[in-house]
Amino acid sequence: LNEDQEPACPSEPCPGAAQTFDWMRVKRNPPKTAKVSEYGLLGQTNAIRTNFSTKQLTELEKEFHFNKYLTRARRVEIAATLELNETQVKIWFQNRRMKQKKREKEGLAPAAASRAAK
Amino acid sequence: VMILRSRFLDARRKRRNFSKQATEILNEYFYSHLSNPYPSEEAKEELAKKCSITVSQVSNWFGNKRIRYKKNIGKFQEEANLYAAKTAVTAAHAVAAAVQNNQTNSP
DNA sequence: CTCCTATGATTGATCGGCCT
DNA sequence: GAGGCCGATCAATCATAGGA
Repeated sequence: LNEDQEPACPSEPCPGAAQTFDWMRVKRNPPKTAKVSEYGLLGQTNAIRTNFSTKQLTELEKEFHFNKYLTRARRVEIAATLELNETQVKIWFQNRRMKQKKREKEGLAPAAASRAAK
Repeated sequence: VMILRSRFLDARRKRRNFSKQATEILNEYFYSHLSNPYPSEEAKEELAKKCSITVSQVSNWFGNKRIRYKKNIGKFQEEANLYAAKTAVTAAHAVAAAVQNNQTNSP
């Protein structure tokens, strides 16, 4: 096979010539979920991950136990109470559901695995 | 900021490195699919079985590997060449199969 | 033992696809 | 046509394991 690459490999098989594939160029857009309207610090577009406080996480966790899914009204309420935007609350629940799902899955696999191993 | 970094002793994060053999298998797959190192769910399950780890751990491994690889490609060059040579045959077969399949299907 | 790098896991947030 | 959810992934970070 012939592939046009730049590496100047005089006379060597040189199988894995490093090449930059598309997946290596992938760049995610910076988080838009931010509260810009605070002080006069605009321009400082929050391009960072929000760190939820223990209190916020506790409340979210408590709410999740009550309801796995949020209604618009509840979301607004929680967002206001915890000083987060609705998007952050929404995303938190989404991630939380996935996390739960993952845990349930991992919690059952071992059982099946042990039976199969036996 | 004494900040609430209090992830109070996450007992969960009692990490343990994978066996040398498991890492070997994962790396072989990674470098033999360097053009698209995204194993399917089935492939992950197979790798998980071979490595004696969970599918999630396989996902974590690939996630970390991809990010860290592209962050500093040069740092992995040596490793890349090592595994590339080792899996050259497999890669060739894949390409051959792809080419053949491509020729077979040409309406 | 100390220091530093490698590495597995966690998680807020993004991307693409699908559905209502 | 906007908005929510899912599944996968990203990207930054945490905390530990392992080597010099």
